[in-house]
Amino acid sequence: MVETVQDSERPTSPGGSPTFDEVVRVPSALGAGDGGKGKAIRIEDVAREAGVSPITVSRVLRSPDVVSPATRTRVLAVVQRTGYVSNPHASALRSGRSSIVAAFLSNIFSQQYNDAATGCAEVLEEAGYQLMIGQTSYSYSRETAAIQALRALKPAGIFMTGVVELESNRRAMRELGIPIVESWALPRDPIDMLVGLSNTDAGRMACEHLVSRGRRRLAFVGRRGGRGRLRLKGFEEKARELGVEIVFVREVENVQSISDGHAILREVAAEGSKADAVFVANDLLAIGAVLEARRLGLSVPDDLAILGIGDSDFAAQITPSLSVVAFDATAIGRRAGRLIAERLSGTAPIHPIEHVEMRLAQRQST
Amino acid sequence: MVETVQDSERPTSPGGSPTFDEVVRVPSALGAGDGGKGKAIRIEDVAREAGVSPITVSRVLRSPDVVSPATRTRVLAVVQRTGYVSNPHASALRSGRSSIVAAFLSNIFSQQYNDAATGCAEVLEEAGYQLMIGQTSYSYSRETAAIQALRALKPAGIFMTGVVELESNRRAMRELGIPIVESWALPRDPIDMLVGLSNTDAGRMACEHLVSRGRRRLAFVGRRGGRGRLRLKGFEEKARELGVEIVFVREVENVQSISDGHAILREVAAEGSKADAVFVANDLLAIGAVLEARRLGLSVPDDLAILGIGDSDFAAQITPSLSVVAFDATAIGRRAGRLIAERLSGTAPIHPIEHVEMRLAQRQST
DNA sequence: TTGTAGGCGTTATCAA
DNA sequence: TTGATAACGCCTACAA
Repeated sequence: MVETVQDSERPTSPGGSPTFDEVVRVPSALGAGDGGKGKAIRIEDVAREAGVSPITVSRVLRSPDVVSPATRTRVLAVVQRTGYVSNPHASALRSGRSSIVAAFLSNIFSQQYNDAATGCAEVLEEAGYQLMIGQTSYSYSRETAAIQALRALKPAGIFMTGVVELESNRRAMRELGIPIVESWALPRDPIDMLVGLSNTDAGRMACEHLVSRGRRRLAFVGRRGGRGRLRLKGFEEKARELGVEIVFVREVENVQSISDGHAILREVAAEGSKADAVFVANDLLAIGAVLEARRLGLSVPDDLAILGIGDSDFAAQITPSLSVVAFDATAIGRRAGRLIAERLSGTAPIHPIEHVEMRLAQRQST
Repeated sequence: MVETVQDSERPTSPGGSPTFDEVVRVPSALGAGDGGKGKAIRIEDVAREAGVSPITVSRVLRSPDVVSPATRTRVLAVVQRTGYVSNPHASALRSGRSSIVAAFLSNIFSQQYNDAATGCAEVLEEAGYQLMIGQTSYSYSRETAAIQALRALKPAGIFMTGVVELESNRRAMRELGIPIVESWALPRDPIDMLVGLSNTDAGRMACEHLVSRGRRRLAFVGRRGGRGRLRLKGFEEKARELGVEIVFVREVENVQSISDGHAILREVAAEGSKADAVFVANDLLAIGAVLEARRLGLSVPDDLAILGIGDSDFAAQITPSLSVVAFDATAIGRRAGRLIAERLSGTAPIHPIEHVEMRLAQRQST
């Protein structure tokens, strides 16, 4: 079944010039009236109004229990009324701690890392921290540069959608003395905390599943290096154990979109009617592969079984629906955020190494 | 055609305990050796080593042309060697400007706003700024609280995937005196800069397209208030102009996932064989609607034409592929980032109000 | 329980 | 072109 997509281009609006939106304008609410002040209120202003010293205001906000209830109430009232918010830069400069948590995404274009960042931001925001997004692009030099910047920024914590491989960077990060969560892999010796995923097991599960579905001539597609390499390793190990053959391996450099999966699938298909199943160890590529298979008129899973990894709404929704080694990316972010928040609030987490469960979600494609 | 999705649960690994990943450990590179220092280098250290005063180092980094070439070279060499990075907190405290750009997403769960944030981060990172993500949840109080925080944070700029409706917040933001980009709507009077999209026109285009496909009994589904309301307005206007009937309107509160579209489509379908076309003015809902239609055995577009908005890989890839009023979310973020960076670098943008083109991408669903 | 003194690291301002 | 001085707003350390 060949699917054609046709885009008809039409002008935005009849005359070519857009219609302005009549956006609703809501007049100021009663209490929000102080928005007009150009200058931010300082702790000193609050102190004066409350008839206490600045440090007392500071204490009311950081360690309320150390202040007498009467004073506290009075100060809080002024804080409320003026809408005072402490200057995070001054606070960070003096205390050496900021309320910013830095997140480093291996690939900022990937849906799953964005999901994880989203989950992390959500949890941290509740705890009064803000998430700042950076990108490492799977590159050592970028990573090193980022860590330089961190030394000065002194974030409250760090969340990485990956693990740090460069020893000097590991050491540098550890010496920041802040909570750090690595994720998406399961090393024995994380820098600090870990929300980990066994990529080796993911590969093993994938192989086991395909073999259990009666496949014997397997193919593998994944990213070169890092987690892709680990998934391949598990896949190969299991294949050896089970005595099945891996007839095709393709490692790719970079993946930006679903359509990158099209060419890859054609390679797998061209490499012969040799392979009867392929494990595509990347979420976007796998969906692209399924869609391309249909275009080529391949029957999935009869001609070729396709198994993906990660899980998205779409994997389950396309036709044929995609079987995956599934885990919940948003949950990884949330758990990381929770670990960081707990560590910062003094509640030392009991399990500094958390293990992310995977499951084999079998659908139509295998 | 009814599609069943079946998940088989399997243990992560044979013995229940996961296999640790043998993550590659890369020994420290030659030049990256300074990672070990626990304390960050200060500007004073660099100054001493270079035999100049701290302020000269500062100038070398902020306004190099004002320093003599000889001095500059000497200082830069020391900066390079020590890996000095200025302390952003101290810098922000003294100068009242930070290198952080704040992004406020209307809905942190939405793919398209994440895309926009991603595009914005990418551009800004090149210009030396970092993006910090916040969420306003379409809520006035959240928005007001966020703006309070901004007064103290003094970010370099602000990007919003939406427009601010509350007058007091508009005023407060304007008085921050920093570049602000609103987006996703096309008001006549943005706070500062705008990468705007005419939602009214989107509604008009949608209606026009459906009518041009021979439809006469239209339905509308969208978010209540804000942009949803504007899209409905355009849709209704055009329908009146063309003399076609809108037989069903459904405004929803919140959308978190594709599956929210399932129930909605059933409503539209139940509301009778009355509607022969529906404009679903939300990206996730529209995809959910198409998938659900297929499950219900509805023929799309014969029984019901479905038109969405926004554009994602998936809209084009599902079956039947989804026609949309299309625009590029990532590009909106990039353009916003560029505007902010230009304004900050003194290159005043020529067009402070940029208009985002939409086009009608006709595919199989209409 | 509250307050005083001083400095975090940088850059604006003014002077040379 | 370079430097001396002071201040950004807060919080640590110590004192009362």
